[in-house]
Amino acid sequence: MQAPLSALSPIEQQKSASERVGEQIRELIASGNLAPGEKLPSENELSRALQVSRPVVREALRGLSMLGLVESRQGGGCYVTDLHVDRLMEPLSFFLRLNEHSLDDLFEARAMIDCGLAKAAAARATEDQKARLLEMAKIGFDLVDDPVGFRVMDAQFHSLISEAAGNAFLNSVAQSFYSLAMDARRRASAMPGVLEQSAKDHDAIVKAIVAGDGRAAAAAMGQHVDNIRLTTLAARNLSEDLADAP
Amino acid sequence: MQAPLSALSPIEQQKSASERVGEQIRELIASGNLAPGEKLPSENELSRALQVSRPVVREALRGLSMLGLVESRQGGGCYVTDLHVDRLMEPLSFFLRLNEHSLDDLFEARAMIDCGLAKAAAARATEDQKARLLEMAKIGFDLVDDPVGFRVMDAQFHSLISEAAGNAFLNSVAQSFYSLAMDARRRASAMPGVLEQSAKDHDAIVKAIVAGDGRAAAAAMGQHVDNIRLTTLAARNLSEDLADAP
DNA sequence: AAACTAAAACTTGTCTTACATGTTGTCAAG
DNA sequence: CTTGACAACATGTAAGACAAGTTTTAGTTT
Repeated sequence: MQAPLSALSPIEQQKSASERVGEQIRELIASGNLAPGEKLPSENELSRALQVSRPVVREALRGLSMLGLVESRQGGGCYVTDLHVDRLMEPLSFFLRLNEHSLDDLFEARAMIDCGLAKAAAARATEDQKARLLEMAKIGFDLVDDPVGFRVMDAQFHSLISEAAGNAFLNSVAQSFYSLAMDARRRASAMPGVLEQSAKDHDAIVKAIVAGDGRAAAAAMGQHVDNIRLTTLAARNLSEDLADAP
Repeated sequence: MQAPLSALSPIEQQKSASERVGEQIRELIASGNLAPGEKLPSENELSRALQVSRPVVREALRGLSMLGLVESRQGGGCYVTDLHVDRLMEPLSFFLRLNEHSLDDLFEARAMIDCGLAKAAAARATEDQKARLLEMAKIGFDLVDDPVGFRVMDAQFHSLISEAAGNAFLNSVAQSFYSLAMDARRRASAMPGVLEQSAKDHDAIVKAIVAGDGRAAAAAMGQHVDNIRLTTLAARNLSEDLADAP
């Protein structure tokens, strides 16, 4: 009779030296012994102190650097980053890009997230942010004949609302979704009337946020996302028809 | 008069070679050109192909390894991991304990996403999914004295609701947030009365979903997330107090 | 012929050395 | 006090060497 292999656990594989070094430094940061902005000892000092070679220390630091925990400047030393959530959030964006999803799902998700963001922004936006939003909404009407310029403004507009909502997690998700939808969006912004509608939508959203009316802001954002969805899908079908019968 | 330094943007600092290499490989993984479980070329081949030295390749691979994207086995080569959520979120969850603010943000985000998921699940859940949800809600009451078993069931419960909602994007986001909160959650599930409350919450959520009542499902889920938030923060503060005055 | 074994080839892990490139601090000249 | 050059230092990159582990191959044995 064969023993049940599922019951066996793999041999405790000892981690490599660079991983152990990385964990030690990470622990120093997590425990607060290394504060944000603080300078780490030089690679030579670390290698002497930990009794490993410099490449080992370098690999560990490079790993922490990719995690967004430290930043190395050539000739200037290695520093702990500000440890803001946004900086550490990159794995989430990567994961969202990983699996392919349908456009319908994307718009449903955006509707949910962006409505929540608008609602939160209405409650928390600072006076400065409100002023910038008003400015952007006004500029939008001047850019209806400039698709490229409008898209740049549009990205800043949504980014500013995310920022005003003050939630790093939702902000990260919203940015990822926005950039995912951008590809499909590019074709739609060339269609007549689309940018005019978006400018009006932006105006309504900003008015609600400035007024501090969360429900109205969420409703206006929901309408906006739905308008975008319709025109984006229409543009996609149009280009597909062109591809089928050129 | 001093010039406004805020108007200046830092010089475009070119990234180091190892970072560029790491990004290239990461793109290969994100785009699917390197599938999960697939073996990467050897370090020597990579260094020749990319025309950089082997240490550069090694540092890049070590960084990706810390991000959970690849795994190196001495003598055996370097392989793309399974890219499961938990693996990719692990480096993030480790730093959630840094500041309480991020935990608050995380729960706010979860409330938003999970409420939307519950609402969608109420509208779209199949009969089979409803039956499994009812089963889980019932089992939950039997597991109130088994924290480990309850957590396993809880993960399946939330995963099933995400699945029933039928939106791949929101599913990804919800899973990420769930695994992020797991670390902090573990301590809370040992507190008396917590699991009983969760079992009751689950029951209410399931009843609403089975009844097809989206509003009630969202409300019940909102209440559930809020309960979790309170107990998690309480458990966190408790362990902090113990650390301060042992 | 099939299966086991041992050697060879290959791959990652670590160390050492060297030099290039950039930053920081010192110090003297203006 | 500011400016500029210089020296000391830190990180970035390259190359070579050996250790330790795995995979493949070839050979031998049954």
